[in-house]
Amino acid sequence: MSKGKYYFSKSLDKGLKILALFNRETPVLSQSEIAKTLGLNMTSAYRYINTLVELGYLEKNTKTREIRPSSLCLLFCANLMRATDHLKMIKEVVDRIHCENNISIDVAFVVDDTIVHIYYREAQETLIYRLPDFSKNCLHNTALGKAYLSSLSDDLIAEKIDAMVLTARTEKTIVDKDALAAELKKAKARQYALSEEEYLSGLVAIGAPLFDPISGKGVGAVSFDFSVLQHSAGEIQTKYGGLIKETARAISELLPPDQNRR
Amino acid sequence: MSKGKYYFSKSLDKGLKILALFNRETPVLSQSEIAKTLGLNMTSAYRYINTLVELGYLEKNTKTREIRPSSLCLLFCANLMRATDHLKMIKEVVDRIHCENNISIDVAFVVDDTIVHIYYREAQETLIYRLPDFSKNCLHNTALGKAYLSSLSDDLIAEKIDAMVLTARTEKTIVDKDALAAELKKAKARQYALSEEEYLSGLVAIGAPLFDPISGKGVGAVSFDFSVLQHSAGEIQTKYGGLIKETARAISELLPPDQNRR
DNA sequence: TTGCCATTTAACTATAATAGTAAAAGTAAT
DNA sequence: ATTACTTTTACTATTATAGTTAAATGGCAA
Repeated sequence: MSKGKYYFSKSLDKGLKILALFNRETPVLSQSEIAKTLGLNMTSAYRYINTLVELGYLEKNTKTREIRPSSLCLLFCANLMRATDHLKMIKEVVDRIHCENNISIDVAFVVDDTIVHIYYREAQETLIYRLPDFSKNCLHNTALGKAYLSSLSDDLIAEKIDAMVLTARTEKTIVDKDALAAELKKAKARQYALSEEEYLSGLVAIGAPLFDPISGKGVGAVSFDFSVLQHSAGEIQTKYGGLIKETARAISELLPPDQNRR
Repeated sequence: MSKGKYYFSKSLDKGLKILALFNRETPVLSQSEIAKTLGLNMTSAYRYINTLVELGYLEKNTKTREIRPSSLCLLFCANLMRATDHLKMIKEVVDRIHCENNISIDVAFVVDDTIVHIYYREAQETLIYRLPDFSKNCLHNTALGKAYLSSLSDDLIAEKIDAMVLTARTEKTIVDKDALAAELKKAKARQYALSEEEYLSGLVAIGAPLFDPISGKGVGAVSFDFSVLQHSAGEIQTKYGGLIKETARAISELLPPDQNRR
């Protein structure tokens, strides 16, 4: 065994990779699709799928042989997600600020450059099925994304911008890398970021980064969202610049300490 | 290798069992706790935990060595849950009926005799009670549970009742097994079940079973919940007996076909 | 029906992965 | 510093898995 990887279970890795293949776009797969995608031979694919089926995480249609996650899998996920339940306290903070100021609030983490929306207050809460949603390629055109980026070191920002493809969601989206860098510099200085109709026409947002309480690393962001009809960007800054920073600080304190590793 | 289990990956099983240990009650565990709970020796525990940490599903606090699910894990779960996304369409049905009739609606699956609440929509002013996300031992005292049971074959009902412990949640809870059997027989005949303050004082509910669209097997239930102050059980039956059956039928059509196995 | 092709299962071993022992390295409390 | 405890590493015997091959199964066309 390659010596660095002595304490790593490849079988577990493969099994989880199979589960991870399922999502909204591909809720159903065949064994051969799975094997091909993951580069497994048919026997191995069969073994892992069979394991997941026997454990009840996947279901296999005996007729069509289609494979899909089962209801038990749903239970497993719901359960596991609740373990990550800083959310309850975050909710309280968000709800309070939402009620006091009547503003739409969005809280998100950033994982692998993907914005994972944890809680947004606007529609009423529901219980289980308020799933976190996620959006890719939105670090450059949302207040959340820019706020998060602004929390990183200058080197890391440069690196990220370099790797990014600045897709234009509206005609106001910043697509020039230098312009984005300048924008982030400003955001860093004033400790909050703005998005003026860069993600969606008519939507103006102000966002501030969330920091891990111990390591101080940026882990996500919180934003207030407004309609252009409500407020201009200037008004938002004077009126909510303080509050967004305050809110970000309050939420950051509630975050579970980051666990160095990875 | 014991010959029946030739196509079963023990490693995957163990890894998943580790993930499944985390929930709202125990969001954090130590390696030794995990090892003890699952009967693993420390090295194996270390190997699987390390694998999950390297893959990013778990995080380990390098100081305290506390282990907990990570944000990536959240993403993984959210993703996987969305593969089971009949829910979006179920929501639409539920929301429509909720709006048209202003009633509280609860949709749940039953997995391993556990009621898993999938979606819950509360009416404007009902008594406020918050259902746990999943509830065990509630098949006998809720409209959801009884509706589900009533969808099973008589033999299976008898078997389930036999195995159940009829815990009394209120003084109206049915604790006699014969009485429950009779109740379910009635529910089966009229195609919906009632719970009159058997789960919570002041709560009356009417529920109908959800059936797999292909196999016709019962998989869960939907219920309308009312306060005793709003309606008597009799009123509910005449007023909503038709609608609950209708609703159950509409939702059943949206369910993903069951996959024979298991 | 028959044969054909694609896909899934099963049998079978060499080889790579894991279990389990033992010992070392950390931690925390005293 | 000592003790008690937990976690990590080193080291093989054991065993689980990969991958080959072959058999079964299902779908489909002739």
